Amino acid sequence: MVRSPCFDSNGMKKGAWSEDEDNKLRAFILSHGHWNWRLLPKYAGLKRCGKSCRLRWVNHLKPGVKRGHFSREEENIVVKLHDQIGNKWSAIAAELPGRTDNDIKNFWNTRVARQKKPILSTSSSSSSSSSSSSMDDDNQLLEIAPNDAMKNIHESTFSFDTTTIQPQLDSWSDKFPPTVVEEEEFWSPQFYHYDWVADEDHSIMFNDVGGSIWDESFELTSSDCQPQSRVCAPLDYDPIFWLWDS
DNA sequence: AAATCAGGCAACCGCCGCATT
DNA sequence: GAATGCGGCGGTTGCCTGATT
Repeated sequence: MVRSPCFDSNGMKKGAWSEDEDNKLRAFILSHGHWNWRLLPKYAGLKRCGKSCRLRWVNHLKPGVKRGHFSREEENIVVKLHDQIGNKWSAIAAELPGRTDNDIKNFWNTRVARQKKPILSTSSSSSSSSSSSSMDDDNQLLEIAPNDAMKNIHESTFSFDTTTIQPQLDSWSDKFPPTVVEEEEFWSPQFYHYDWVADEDHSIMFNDVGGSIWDESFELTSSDCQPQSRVCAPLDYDPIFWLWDS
């Protein structure tokens, strides 16, 4: 999880911070503030460089720093702002009280950016329509209009693969038979898939920033919800949302 | 049970912009 | 205007841990 402690050529300690170091840094800053990061470690009795102290304070010790998983709301904000301003982690962090730029960067790199994978296959059938998709006759799909909650997502690049799609959990298979949708052409070298559920009033709620439609589709969080797949088109297309009609 | 793999994340590195001299 | 120092930022590394083989 953390680097092992070591010392650089100047005798400055590097790597993981000990509890004792944390206590020294916290106590010093709380009583004296941080007027000069370069000199601070000397006066605080720490064998660390100023940058290391600053990073430790900002990302871990500073009062109010949030730890743990991002809420759904926070995830949506990160996705939205990243679409707008790109890798401006500090600017994004400014909109999320308690979150640090490092935290957001890690979140994005490990749980969002990774989901953008290259397309694995394409079909010869061409389509320029956002609503072009064939459906299995036995499994009627309902198409619903996107709502405001989807606007942020729509600004990202999306595509999808509709090879064999089926619920992954046995408990769902009984209730919702596997459905096959014919493979569609892809519009984009990247795709993204969000699992979601709809409440009774058809409001949209995201479950997770899901993986590819091949390996993570149809994750549900509530037994009351229908298995659903949201399929998004790239920038030039309107998103389409499908509900399995059970 | 051991080895390997992959995900998560703390921490480091180098660069940049701004303020001061 | 140039040089210097500092803080801040984004990219990247590398260790730890849990999952998988």
